Amino acid sequence: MNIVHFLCTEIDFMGTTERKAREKEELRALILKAARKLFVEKGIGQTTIRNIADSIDYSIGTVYVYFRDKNEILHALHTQSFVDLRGQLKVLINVKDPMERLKAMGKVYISFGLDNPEMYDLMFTLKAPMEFLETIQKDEWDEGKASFDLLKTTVQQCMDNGHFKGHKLEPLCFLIWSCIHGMCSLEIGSRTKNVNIKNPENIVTDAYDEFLIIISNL
Amino acid sequence: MNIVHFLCTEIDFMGTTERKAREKEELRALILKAARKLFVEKGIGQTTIRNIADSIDYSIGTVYVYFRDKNEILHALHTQSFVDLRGQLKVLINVKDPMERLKAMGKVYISFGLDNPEMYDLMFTLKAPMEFLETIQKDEWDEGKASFDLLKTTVQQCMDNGHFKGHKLEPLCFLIWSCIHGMCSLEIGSRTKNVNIKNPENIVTDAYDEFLIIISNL
DNA sequence: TTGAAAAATGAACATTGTTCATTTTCTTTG
DNA sequence: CAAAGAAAATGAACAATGTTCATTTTTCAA
Repeated sequence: MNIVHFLCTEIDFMGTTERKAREKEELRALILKAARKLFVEKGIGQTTIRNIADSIDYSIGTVYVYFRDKNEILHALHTQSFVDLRGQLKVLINVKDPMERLKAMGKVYISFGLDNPEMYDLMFTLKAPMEFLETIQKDEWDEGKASFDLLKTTVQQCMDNGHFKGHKLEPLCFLIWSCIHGMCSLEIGSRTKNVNIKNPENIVTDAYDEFLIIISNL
Repeated sequence: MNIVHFLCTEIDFMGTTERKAREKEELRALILKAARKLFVEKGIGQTTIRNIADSIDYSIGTVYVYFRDKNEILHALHTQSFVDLRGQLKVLINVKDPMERLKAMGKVYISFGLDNPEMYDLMFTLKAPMEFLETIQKDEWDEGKASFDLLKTTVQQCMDNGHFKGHKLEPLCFLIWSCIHGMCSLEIGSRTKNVNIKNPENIVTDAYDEFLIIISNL
């Protein structure tokens, strides 16, 4: 093999390598998209690898070429969802007043949760995708922490404006997050269980109004 | 069969029937106890019917004589756990001041959740035991509602004492419950995922302190 | 065109929930 | 006490699902 051959080979090789890598990434994304669709449609627990493979006309084995196991699929969608949530929250940097921004963040968060209950469960209540985590990345939670940091920054700015006197930043943020998450969690739970405490439609809305009154006066 | 025979038979029949019923109840309770033990030890998802049967030296089939399916076991433990929670909360009627009682209820609730994370998940985050509910009782959530009523009564008494002015009872109660539940849920979630936001040990305690400050001033 | 590397495949296995025909144990009765 | 009938217990067998891996198909540089 002379130098010309080497160069040509190298160029071709790089070209196809790139394309192959792109195609792999595309199929991976296709699998994730199909999985997400089925998860939303029929629930995570009721969706099988065979379902996912069938829905994109690939074989079971192919799914396992691109994902080590079902948990890795859940894991990837978990990360995606956090990126999505953070994306929706980041838009609110346009709201200058931090207290108004905080209120808006809560509303966006709740809408996100109640509009995508299956994904919300995947993010917060499902245990599976995180067990045996020692294997790979620990950084999928970095996205969650980034969202939490968005909250912290906003609350800090509220404090700078004289709000939340006598409160500590980190615990207060955890409390606020717990409030909002708790509402989503209980509402999603009672929806899937068809057991609503009362006012099925508006209980979260009404409770969030109470929340707004309370933090406005802090 | 004459009248004496009938009476004797009837008496014997009732005697053994009672004993049989008691034995059935005992075995049912034994299965539940074994299931709960295994659930706590190795997690609900990792516990199989075979595990449960083995642990009490009965066969798989026997478990299915006493429980229609795994969901019915989860369902029974779900109800038991709510009875347990309500029992712990009911003790607090001794606390006369409703605001103090409310604070104590939160503490008891959090301890209950963090001390029995697996059972807490079963009560609030697990979907399985409640799906296809149309089959049997809808009343297992009555226990949950009873606990919620305990909260409502206490908050109402706080209102009678001049607290929570400008707030509506039901939404406020839902908000309070969401706060406490949210803390438990997030804490349990981050524990099982070995991913803690910060101050792993005390974040809930610190956040609950913030909660106390806030509601004390309402 | 060809041969090797990459990708895709699906048969096969392991686990688990579940069923049910059979076996075992218990109870009543003659 | 013996036998029949009822109740309880059993575990082999089935179905569904996650997973593996030897084989087949496709791709692509030479």
